[in-house]
Amino acid sequence: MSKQLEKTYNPAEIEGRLYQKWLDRKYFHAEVNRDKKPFTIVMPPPNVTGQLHMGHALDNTMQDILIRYKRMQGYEALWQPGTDHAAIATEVKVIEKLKSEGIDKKDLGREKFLERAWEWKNEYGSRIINQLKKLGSSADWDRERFTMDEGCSKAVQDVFIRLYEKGWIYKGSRIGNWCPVCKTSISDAEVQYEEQDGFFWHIKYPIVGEEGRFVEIATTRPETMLGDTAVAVNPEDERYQDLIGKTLLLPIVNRQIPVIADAYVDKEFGTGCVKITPAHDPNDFEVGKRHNLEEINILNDDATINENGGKYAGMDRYEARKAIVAALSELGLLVKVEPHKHNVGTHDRCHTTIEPMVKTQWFVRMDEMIKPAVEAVKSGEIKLLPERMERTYFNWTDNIRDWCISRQLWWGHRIPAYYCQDCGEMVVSAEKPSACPKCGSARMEQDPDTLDTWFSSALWPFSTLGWPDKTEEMDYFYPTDVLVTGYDIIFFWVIRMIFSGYEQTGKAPFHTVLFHGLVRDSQGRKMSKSLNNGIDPLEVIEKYGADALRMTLMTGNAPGNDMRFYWERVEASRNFANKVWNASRFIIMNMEKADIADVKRAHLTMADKWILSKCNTLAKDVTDLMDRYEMGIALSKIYDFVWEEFCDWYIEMVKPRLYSDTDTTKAAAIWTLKTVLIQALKMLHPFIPFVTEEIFCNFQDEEESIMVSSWPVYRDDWAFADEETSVETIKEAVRSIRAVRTSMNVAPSRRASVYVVSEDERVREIFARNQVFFSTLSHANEVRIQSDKAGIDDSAVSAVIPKAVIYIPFAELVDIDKEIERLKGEKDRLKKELARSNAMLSNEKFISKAPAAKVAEEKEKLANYENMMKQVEERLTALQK
RNA sequence: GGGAUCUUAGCUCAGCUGGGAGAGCAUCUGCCUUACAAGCAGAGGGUCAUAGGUUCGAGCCCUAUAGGUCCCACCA
Repeated sequence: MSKQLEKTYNPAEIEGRLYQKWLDRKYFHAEVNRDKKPFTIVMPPPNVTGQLHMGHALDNTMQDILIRYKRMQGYEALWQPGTDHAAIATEVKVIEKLKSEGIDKKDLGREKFLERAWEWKNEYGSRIINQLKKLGSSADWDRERFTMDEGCSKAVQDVFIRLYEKGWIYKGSRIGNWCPVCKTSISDAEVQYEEQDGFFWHIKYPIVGEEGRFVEIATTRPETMLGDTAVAVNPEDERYQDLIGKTLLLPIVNRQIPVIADAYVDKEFGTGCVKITPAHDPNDFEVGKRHNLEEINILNDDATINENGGKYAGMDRYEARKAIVAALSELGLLVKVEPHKHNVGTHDRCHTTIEPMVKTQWFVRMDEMIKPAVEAVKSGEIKLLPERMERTYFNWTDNIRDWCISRQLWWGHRIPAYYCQDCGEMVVSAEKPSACPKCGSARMEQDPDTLDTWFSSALWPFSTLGWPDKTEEMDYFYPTDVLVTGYDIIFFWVIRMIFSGYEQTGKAPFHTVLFHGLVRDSQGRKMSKSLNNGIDPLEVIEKYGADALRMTLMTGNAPGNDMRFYWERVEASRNFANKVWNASRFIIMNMEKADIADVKRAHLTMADKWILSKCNTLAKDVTDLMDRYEMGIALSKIYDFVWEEFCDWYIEMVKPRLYSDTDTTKAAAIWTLKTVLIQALKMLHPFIPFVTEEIFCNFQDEEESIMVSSWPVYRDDWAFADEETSVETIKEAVRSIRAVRTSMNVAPSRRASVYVVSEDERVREIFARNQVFFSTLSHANEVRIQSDKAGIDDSAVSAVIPKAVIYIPFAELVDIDKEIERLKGEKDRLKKELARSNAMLSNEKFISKAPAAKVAEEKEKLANYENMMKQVEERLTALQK
C-alpha cells in the first residue's frame, strides 16, 4: 500500500497535479447545505489589470488558510472569488494600448471604446485568477464574479436608485480634485501628496485710489491669480485693519477685487495676506462661499488656460505661470521669489498634479449612512484586528465628508440618470424613459459619467451572492464571516462595505476584519514598479514551491504588521516542507514492519503516550490560536512540535524498537508514528496544502484527500500528563549527557556507561522503563539505575538534573582541570538562582499577595537548587582531591 | 498640525490578559549515526531605545525624551 517516495520533496511536479485533483473533485465548491454551518469569506477582488504580487499572495494565503481550516472543521466553507473592473486603472491601460495603435479614445467613440475595454478584460482578466490558483487558493471558482457582470451591475443600479430616492445621492457643484490627464474628477482618497520643490512668489497688488500703496501676497501658483476675486486678511491682524473693505486692482487682469477679513487666514504664515481664488482652491472656495465671491474658472479640462485667462488662453498651466511671473516682474510687481518645499496633490494612478476645479458631480451624503458603521465597531459587532485599526477607522468616520461618486470615464457603471434634451428635466431610473415626464419629449440622454469603482466594490459581499434578489445563497452565506485585507484600503473599501452592508441589507457584511501588513523588500522598502524591487510570487513558487511561499508569508508575522521578504526565509520554509517529507518517508518505509490494525491503548509505551499527549495539547492550542486569527503563532507551534518533538526526539526514541526483531511494542510505535504524523499533517494542511496532501495520499487510499479530512480535536483519552513529565525528565538527562560529552570532546562513536542515581523511586522507574532508547540517545553501552552512589568512582563525571544525577565513569577521557572549571561555573549559576529564589521567598508581600501556586512553585524550585548545589559541591571536592 | 506604530541576539522578527528572555538565518565546534547535509548534536551572543513611575514583581502597564516607519489633514 505504501509507495517509494523521492529522497527530496519536489514541489514542481506535484502541485499542478494535486490542484487539478481538487478542482476535478469540486472540493472548492460550496453549496447551500442546511445540515452544515456556513463559513464565508469574500475575496477582495483583484483588478483585472493586475498581476499577482506579494500583497495578493499574503492576502490570499491568509484567506485560504482560514477557509481550509473551517472546511476541515466541517463548515460549508465558501470562498467567494471575483475580479474588479478597476475603472481608472483599466481605462488608462486601454487608452495606452489604443495609443500604441495610433488611435485616440475620443475619435473611437464611447461604444467602440467599451468594446475594446471588454476585449482587454476578457484577455487579461483571468490572468491573475490563474496566478492565484498557482498559490493553492481553494476559492469556489464556479462562483467567480466580476464587478461589471450582469448581477453586480444590477446591484449597483439598484443601490444608486434607492439612495437617490432616499435623498442621499445628490448632484452638486463642488470644488474637487481634477486630473487633467485622465480628465476625470477623483475622490480625496485617490489623491496622493508628494513633497516637491517649488517657489513662493511674493506679488504686490496695488490699492485702488492710493497711488503707490500695495498689498503684498505670496503664492505658489501665480497663474491662479487670473481667477482671483478677493484678497483676505485675518480679522484680528493689526497690520491690516485699515485695508479691510478697500479695493485692489488685480494686476494684468485689471479687475477690481475687495480686501476681505476671514479667520481662515493665518497671521503668521507668509505675508498674512492671501489671494482668494474660489474656483481653484478648496479653502478659497469655502471663503468665497462665506463672502459671496464670484467663482471664475480659468482652466480647461486639460489644465490649459481658458477664455477667462485673456491673452494667456490656450497656454498650459505651467507655461502660463512662467509668462505671468515674467509679466509681473516687468510691471515691477514681483517682490521676491523664495524656494519653497510643499506638498502637491497628485493622482495616485498617473501621478499628475491634480488641479482643484469646480465641477458638477454626484455625491453620496455620508452623515446618516455612516452612523450604523460607527456604532457597529464601537459595540464590537464588527471586530477589527488588530484592534488598533479601530482608531484609524474612527479617525476617518469622525471626519467623514460626502463621497464624490461620479467619474468622467467610460469604463464602469454608467450613472442611471437621464436628461431631457428639450427641457432639461432629469430622471433617475433603471431604464431609459421613453419620454420626458415633464415635457413629453422623447429626446432623453443618459448622464455620460460612470461611478467610482469603489461604489461597486462596496456592495461586493452581497452583490456576489445574488443580492438584490432574494437568493438561497444570500440567505445562507450572508453575512459573511471574515474579511481579510491590507490596512491600506480601510478607507477606500472596508468602511464603505460596512455602511453599505447596513444600509442595503440591514446587516453587517462580516463580523471580523483581519488586516495584514505590507510585504516589503529586504531593505524595508515598499515593493514598487518604479524601484523595480518587487519579487514575483510566481518566481518563488517556481523555485521553492507554493508551500514554501505560503509558509514564508505566515511565519513570525503578527496581524497588521509589515514584513520584509527574504529569500533565506523561503529556503527555511522549503527546508521545513522537506523535513516533513522525509519524516513521512521514514514512517512509510517502516509501515510494513508490523501490522498496526490491532494496536490497543494498552500497548502504548511511555514515549508513545508522551508524543500523543503533546500532539493532543497542540491540537487544542492550535485550534484556539486559529480561532483568534493568530495564524503565525499557530504555525510556529506546529513547526516546533513537528521538527523538535516529533522528528528530533520521538523518531529517535522509536528507532531501537523498529530495528529490533524482538520488540513487542514495535506495532505500537508504528501506530503512534503514523497517528501523530497524520494529526500534524492535518494541522499543517491549511498552511502548506500541497506537501501535506501528497504525503497523506501515500498513507491512505488514493481516493482520500486531506482537504476533506477532519480537523484534529482535543481528546481526553489522549491526555497523558504523567507520561509527559516523565519523558521530559529523560530528555533532560539525555541533553545533559550530550552536553557533557560535547564539552569533553567525546566522539559519538565512543560508548560509555551511564549511571542514573535518584532517591526517588518513581524517577528510577521512568528510566528503567525507557532504558533502550535512553541508552541509544545518550550513547551508552550500559545503563545502571540506582538509588545511591554505590560503586561509582569519585572521579565520574556528573550531570545534575531535577530529581536525579547522571554519572558517567570515563575519567580516563576527562581533562580534570577543565571539568573543575565547568563545575565552578555551575556553582556560580546556582548561587545566583538560590539568591533570587531566597529573596523572593523571604519577601513577605510576595508570600501574601502572589497566588499560592506561584509560591509553591518557587519553594519547589528552591529545594531543587539546594539539592543541585549540594551535588555540585560534592563533585567538586571529589575531583579536587 | 492630528493620530497610529515600532525600538528585544550580528540580521529579520515572535513574545497573547504583567511571574523562568525566544525562533529562523548568520557565527563557532564536532558529526556523511541505515528519513532528511535542505540534516544531526552542542556552544557563544541580549542593561528588551533612554529616564522616571505604578507593582511583591515590568520586555509587557503609566509619563516624559530620542530616533524610525506609516496614516490623516494640508498652510496660501
